[in-house]
Amino acid sequence: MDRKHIGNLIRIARKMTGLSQMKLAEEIGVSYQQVQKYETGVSEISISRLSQIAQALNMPVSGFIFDKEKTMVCESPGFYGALSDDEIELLKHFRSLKNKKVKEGLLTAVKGIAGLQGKRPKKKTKPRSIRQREGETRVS
Amino acid sequence: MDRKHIGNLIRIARKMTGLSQMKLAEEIGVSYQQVQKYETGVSEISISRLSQIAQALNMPVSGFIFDKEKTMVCESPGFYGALSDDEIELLKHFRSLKNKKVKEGLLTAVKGIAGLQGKRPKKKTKPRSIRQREGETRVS
DNA sequence: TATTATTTACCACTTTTAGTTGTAATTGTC
DNA sequence: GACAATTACAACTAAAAGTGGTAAATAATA
Repeated sequence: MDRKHIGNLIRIARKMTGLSQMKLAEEIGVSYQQVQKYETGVSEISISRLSQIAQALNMPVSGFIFDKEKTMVCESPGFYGALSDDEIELLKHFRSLKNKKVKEGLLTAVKGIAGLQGKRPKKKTKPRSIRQREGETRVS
Repeated sequence: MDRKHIGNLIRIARKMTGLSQMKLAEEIGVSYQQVQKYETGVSEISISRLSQIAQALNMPVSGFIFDKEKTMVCESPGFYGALSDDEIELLKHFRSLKNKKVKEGLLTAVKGIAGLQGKRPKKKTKPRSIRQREGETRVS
């Protein structure tokens, strides 16, 4: 994810909409020379700036972002950005609990249940601290 | 698209994966104080940095980006922004559950517990399906 | 409970870089 | 050719990234 590439995308998008560096610049509130640096990859672009640019060019921010192997954007259970319905429900009801002790207890209960899996019932193993989630689509 | 919000997302994601500020910091090659600034919204985060962070946390970059009003999946804006440590923990362990049936059962259990409160123990009432929570900030 | 170690928060300071201005080179159009 | 845009690339300034030190919480252990 390098600056040069993003800069290129910006430049292309800008030309597509028929804006000059100058026009875009004053829309996002910087000098046009600065826009130049964005496009050529000299300056690093912050998220908020990119957001402004995307808005000025009528494009989604995600249009400039690319995860490696962009296939997993929709799936990804191991990513909180998209909470599943189950998880939302869980959270919702957990939140409704007014008694702090109950919440606390419930949490440890869930922890306990979660800690159960992967443990072989036969052999007595040392408690594994935190398990790495397995069977998950790795992002990197 | 403000820094504070993105910072929150990062913090939550970090805790979900069980990393300390320090660990994350050395993974992306900055001081942990700097990570702090990212999370609290003091420092602006560049795209490349966000990319590094996302990678370190095994998440797609797009998980931290949100186009306006297209606030991914979950309806309520600022939903994750306000996840407490407890809730993060809860979610984390709930996610670790591989068995679908178990998750399902656990969810109904939590629902049941949540449904308990507000019920008068004295009178034997007909099972009220789902109770409406009172005086609570609605989630959905 | 006291104690120690870990994690996190806040402080003043340094260094990097975003962002500016100025000027020159390009690319039109008349 | 001249004139007006758009773009490029310098040198400089202002601002924010990034660092280190220290204190305050927050586990973890005896």
